[in-house]
Amino acid sequence: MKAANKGPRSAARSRQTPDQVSELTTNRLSVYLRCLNELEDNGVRTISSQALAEQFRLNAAQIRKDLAYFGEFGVRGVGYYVRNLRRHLRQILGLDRKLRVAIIGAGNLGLALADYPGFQQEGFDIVALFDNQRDKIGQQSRSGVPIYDVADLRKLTRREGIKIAVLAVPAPSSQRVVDLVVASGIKAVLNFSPGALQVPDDVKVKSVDLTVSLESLSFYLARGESAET
Amino acid sequence: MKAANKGPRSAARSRQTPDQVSELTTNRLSVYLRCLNELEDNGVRTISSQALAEQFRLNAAQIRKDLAYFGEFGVRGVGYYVRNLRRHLRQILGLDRKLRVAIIGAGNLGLALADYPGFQQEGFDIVALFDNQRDKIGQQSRSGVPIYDVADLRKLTRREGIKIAVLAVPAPSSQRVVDLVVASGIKAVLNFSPGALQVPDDVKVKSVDLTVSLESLSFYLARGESAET
DNA sequence: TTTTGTGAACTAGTTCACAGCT
DNA sequence: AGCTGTGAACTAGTTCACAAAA
Repeated sequence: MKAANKGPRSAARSRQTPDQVSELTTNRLSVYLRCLNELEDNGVRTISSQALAEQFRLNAAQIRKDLAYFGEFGVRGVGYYVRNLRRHLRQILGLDRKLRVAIIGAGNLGLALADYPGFQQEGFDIVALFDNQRDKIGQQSRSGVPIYDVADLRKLTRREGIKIAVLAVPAPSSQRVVDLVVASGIKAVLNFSPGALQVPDDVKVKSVDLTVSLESLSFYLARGESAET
Repeated sequence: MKAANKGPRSAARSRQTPDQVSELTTNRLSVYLRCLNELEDNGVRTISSQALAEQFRLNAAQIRKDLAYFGEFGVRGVGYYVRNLRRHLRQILGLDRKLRVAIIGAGNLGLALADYPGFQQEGFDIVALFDNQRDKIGQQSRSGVPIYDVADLRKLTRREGIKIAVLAVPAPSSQRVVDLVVASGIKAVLNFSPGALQVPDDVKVKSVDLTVSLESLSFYLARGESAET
């Protein structure tokens, strides 16, 4: 490590992490972790940024730069030790503990997400669904996630230690519901409702806007047609 | 329009569109369209970029620049005519016709997406689900989208005029399935499976990676904890 | 006057290329 | 030799600020 680290908590292994990490970077860290999981499953012990880039169609310099942001994990002349780097990435991404997740909205989408196997995989625990429809409350998803009254969101957030909320509610209620989520003390929201949500600065929202995605594809198709001869 | 337009198809109203439009721009066009829909529903006839930006928390200069890419839709001293701009955006995004969509994978997620009301809204028609499980084929989703054998994908793509495929299949089969989709002549794919897909240059893939989204939120939570005192 | 459309300035993000470590 | 970590160069994206139009 070069002498660029004047932070109060510098250490031999992991430098002071920078104040602002771009979301593009964190997204890539998650991708790198997935690649390393696959490599470790295949018994690969060590990998260079070059090899990683080629195998997964990434950019070697970018991999190095992203990783170097958080510490010196590589060994010159060798590359990265897969198991070691994987462990570091899991720690950086906060995956070295179970994170409890609630899904708000027990409609088609909410129920599907509750049973989505990809969610359970990397340390996320879906512990509750919430809805406001009487007939749904008390039921459970196919895989057994219980459906609670959204009026009990705050209480259950505390009791269950819920840290992330996934919003799968109809567009008109989304702002009202996210206000409830914020009031419950949840600081991270994955939003599937269309449109922007207003939240305080210390709450992070990631939105998956299916309409925007589809319309963007439509644009591409429309362009293609007029561009081709 | 200033004399910057040497394209073969220039016209008074819509300039030659640029060769490469950033995906960030097309995503914003879709957002603008949604805002305009809301304004028109509320009976607003005309709006300035300034007012649009304030109302929907956007940037006025960016709105103007994004729109000016495609033509001169505004009137100086006035702003934009809501109905007119909406019409233009719909045309630019290729929404001035119905687009037929197939969903591949009739699992929880695929079935939920097939019945998702947001999809039907802006001119998208979900006409088919595909799966390879015998017991699912011949059934239909709650809202009546029929489930076909994925072996018939090519045939039905032609017969039904399917232009967009939504991939909701398990990760291990995603590359195999997208190969089928490409072979059927589909040029636009919305992918919900984790991991990158390889497709020819003339096929557009948009991916929604739920694991990456959640892990990125986890990173934010982990940072917050260590940053706070 | 108001507001667009747009060069210019600025900011963010990516890739290059190489010194320096193993 | 091989490969990382990183300044420097480059590219993309955003915001400013103002001339020109209505």
